[in-house]
Amino acid sequence: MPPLRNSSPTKPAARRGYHHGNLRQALLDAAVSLIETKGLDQVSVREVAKIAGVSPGAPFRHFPSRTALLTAVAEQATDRLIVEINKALAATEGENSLMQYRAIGIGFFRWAITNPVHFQVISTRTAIDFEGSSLVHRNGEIRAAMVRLMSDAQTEGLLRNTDASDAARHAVAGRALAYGLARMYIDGQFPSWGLRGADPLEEVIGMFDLFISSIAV
Amino acid sequence: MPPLRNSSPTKPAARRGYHHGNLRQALLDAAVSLIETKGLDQVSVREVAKIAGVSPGAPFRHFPSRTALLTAVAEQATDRLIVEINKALAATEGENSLMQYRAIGIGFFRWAITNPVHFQVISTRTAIDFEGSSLVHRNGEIRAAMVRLMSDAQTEGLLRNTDASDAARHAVAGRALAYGLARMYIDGQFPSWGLRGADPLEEVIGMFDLFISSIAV
DNA sequence: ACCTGAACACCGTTCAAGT
DNA sequence: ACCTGAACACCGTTCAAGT
Repeated sequence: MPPLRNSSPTKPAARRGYHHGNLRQALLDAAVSLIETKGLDQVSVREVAKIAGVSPGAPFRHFPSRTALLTAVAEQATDRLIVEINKALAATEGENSLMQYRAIGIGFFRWAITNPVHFQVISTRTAIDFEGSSLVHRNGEIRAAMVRLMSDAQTEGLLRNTDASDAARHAVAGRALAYGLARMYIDGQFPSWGLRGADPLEEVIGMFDLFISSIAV
Repeated sequence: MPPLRNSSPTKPAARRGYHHGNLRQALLDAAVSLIETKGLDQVSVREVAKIAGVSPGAPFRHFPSRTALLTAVAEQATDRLIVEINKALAATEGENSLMQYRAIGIGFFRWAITNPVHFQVISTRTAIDFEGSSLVHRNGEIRAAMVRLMSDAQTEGLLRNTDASDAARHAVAGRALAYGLARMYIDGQFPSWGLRGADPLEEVIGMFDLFISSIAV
């Protein structure tokens, strides 16, 4: 698997004009920390501006709307997700397609658990402009990789099922499982389901492996 | 499986005092239709009041806060979910534990697909007061039923795995899968994953059955 | 008992004016 | 080129006053 491409290389920070150096990034950081402390719904552009030390209207020089600001946070979140996925994929050099599919799941879990705020921003689609951003394309590449790897796994005879349509369904099921597990963990539901392990990452990987081994030959 | 208990039986509508009859319910209905048309984030108490034909302050006679109003919508959503689950469970009279676990999944899917707005309200936990409502208890009963049924399935020798801790993990995995599939369907992601079947309910049940049959003996 | 309508402290967003 | 600060049309919530 060649690594998934990430967004354009970091542009050089705009010099001067704003006394802190780079207002755009300062606003993104302020937004993330506000989401952490007060939750996504409570994020106001005005408070983000205040944290960054600028007037209420200043953010609109950099983002056309509150939605655009949150969408930019989601873009940043996707950057990090793709980094984690590529890291996990790189660790499966020479392994078979099913193990590479598994690696994408692992990367996703590692990202979600270490960046709960970013996970929340991406998964709350009503707060961002998903369709109108690069998210639809980059998310599509992750999906395409998952579908292709599962299809390859079928061709390579790694799956118990032999019906061609099952590969597509397994690819979706794995994604739904990963998403659901991450969401349940972030929402703090694990303890009530009897999952009290010290390491949630090990816990979700264990369950994902149950899925992988149950479809494998 | 005895049917899950639902909330208190419908109270008789308060007579008079408000010219439409029952403001509380009128507000809930207005909230649901607003969520449908403008999305959860765009719901304002003021506009809900306007739709119901009352002044901006009137809703606060019935709900202490915007969150409480949305939480009441979530309670109503849970009522419907439990109805669907009980319907599905009733149809599995005499079948084994694993089939009853499956029935809960079917009920959940039928509910989510026919009530996408209610699904969204319940699953967006930041918009409601989950912990401070009856939701935590009633949701807990659904969870307990799933855990017990999967554990019974293990005891009855219906599962391939024999490790006792696997039953708990299968119970969670099924829930995460069901949640993830419903969410992906509601978000309109099915077509891009190649799932273009006319009946989404059949589609998700098919994938849930893949899960059930992969853990069954 | 229930609703009105003014009031308060917030919002998102715009835009002329400043530097 | 970028930021300020006033302005506008909104919010959620409170509360005295009406019926």
